[in-house]
Amino acid sequence: MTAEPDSQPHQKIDRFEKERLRKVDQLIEMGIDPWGQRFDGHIPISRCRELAPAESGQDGEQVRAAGRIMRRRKAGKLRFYDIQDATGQIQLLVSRGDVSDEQWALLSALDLGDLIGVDGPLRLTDTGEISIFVEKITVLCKSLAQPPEKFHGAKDTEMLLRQRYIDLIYNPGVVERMQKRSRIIASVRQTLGTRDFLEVETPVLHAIAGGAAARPFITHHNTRAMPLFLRIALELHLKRLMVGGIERVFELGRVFRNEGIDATHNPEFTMIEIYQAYGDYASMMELTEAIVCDAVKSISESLSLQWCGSEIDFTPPWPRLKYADLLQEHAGCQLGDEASLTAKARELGIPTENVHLDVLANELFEATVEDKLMGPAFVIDYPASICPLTKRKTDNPAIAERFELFVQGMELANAYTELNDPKLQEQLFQTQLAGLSDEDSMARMDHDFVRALKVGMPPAGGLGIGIDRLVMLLTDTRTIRDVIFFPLLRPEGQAPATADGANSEGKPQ
RNA sequence: GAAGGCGUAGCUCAGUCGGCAGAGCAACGGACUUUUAAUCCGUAGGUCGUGGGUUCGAAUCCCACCGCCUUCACCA
Repeated sequence: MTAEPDSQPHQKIDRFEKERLRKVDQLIEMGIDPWGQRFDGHIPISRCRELAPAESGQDGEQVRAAGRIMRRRKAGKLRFYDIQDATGQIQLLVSRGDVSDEQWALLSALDLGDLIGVDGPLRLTDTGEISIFVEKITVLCKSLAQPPEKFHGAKDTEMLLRQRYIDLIYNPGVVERMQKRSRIIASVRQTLGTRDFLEVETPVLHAIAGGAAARPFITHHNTRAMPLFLRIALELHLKRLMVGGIERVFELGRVFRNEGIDATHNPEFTMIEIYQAYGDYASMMELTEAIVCDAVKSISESLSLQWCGSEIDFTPPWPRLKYADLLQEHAGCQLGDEASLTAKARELGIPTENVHLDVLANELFEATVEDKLMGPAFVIDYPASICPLTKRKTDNPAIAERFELFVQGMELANAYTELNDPKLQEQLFQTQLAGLSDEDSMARMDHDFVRALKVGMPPAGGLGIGIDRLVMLLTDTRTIRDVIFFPLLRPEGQAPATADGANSEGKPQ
């Protein structure tokens, strides 16, 4: 092969990184560690602001703070820096007269994005800005990356998702949203804790991916030479624990569904499932109201919240709307009435050949009703045939004691009076409804689960809540990827991933 | 999986009919002791997502591919 001088893709030289590396060397020459060391005794910037004096001219407390340089301004032998930590921002004022020659020289090696620590008294500037009048600067970490534009910030969606740390640093509200997520989850745990529910952890790797209708991710255990599935639900293990005498139990964890990605779906998401022995779906409605209202109160004064321009009033009790009534109202069909169901389905272009009437009804329900449920509202009493894990109504075996909670057209929770009849469960696992593929069906035979039911599971209510969606609704967030730090993205760049998972992404050798 | 939109300097964005690649911020050099999107003078910075094609000439037109977004399908 002829060697062509330009055939090698030459490494792109980032002139900003080059410049900053020059400053790293400059710091090393000054005897300063560019990457910093333990830094004790600093206080949060929000606290600094509280400690500031009321008027300019007054001397405030001597403080030590640490943060990232967000902006800077020069005015001759005065330098202003705005630094940011997890609690806020504060201005630094460095005056040539207040610092040593070495410290003044150090300023020339500082850049936007660097992490520094400072010591000095709190004072107000002439314009009244709370400032730390710096006496000493400690370099805590040099940044080699050029930050986004100081006024417009970072806006490119792809960059914000791939480099969420940029989003976190430079876009106000991102950290706050995730802090609310944390408070919401803590609130859910507390609501359940005060009601004596036991939090447990069950396997993520399942031999049978049951408990919901979804395509699973498939993986493989090498030494056991067995296929495994990532869990699509928490249900069947938690019910086994109820058989074992744990009467109030819940698990909050990640589940995985190999489906499409959009504003309300990410392949891995966080779900909570809760089971209460000797309850039913009605008791789960009350529990749902308590969990959600407590969560709202954990982040808001009011039970009424704004969401994407709409107002959601969470004040309980929420309406209980019957599935059949809603279908009648919005689709003009009656459950089990072939004529009206197929007529409406044809009108909407939904295939009717070889489809169980209840499956058809449910497709009509999803097409005509769900978007209109602004809620919060419980849809109750589903057709039993599409609920293979649910107890039937005593007076009407065609109806299952199931509810789904809808808010803003989004399904937020799903709950049953749990089926505990092992023979009926076994039978339902074997029944595939016409029009549903194996993948689409919740009915997936799990002999071990049936064996557990034979030991005796108490009558119970069970409830599942989509945590990410709950956080979306409570934080005025339109897409699920903004309540998840690192949503799934395709790999970056042209180089395809190799079999051992290595890629061209400048990994350390 | 389908359709539509987007991809230009580190960032935010212009770029007209196909005719020399632009601005602001950031960077670099300089002035300035109360600034806060500081100001002023100067300098440098580009694989126009990638690869083809049409053309005398392509950021611009055509084709394919990659990535992100939106809507739809699947799903919670």
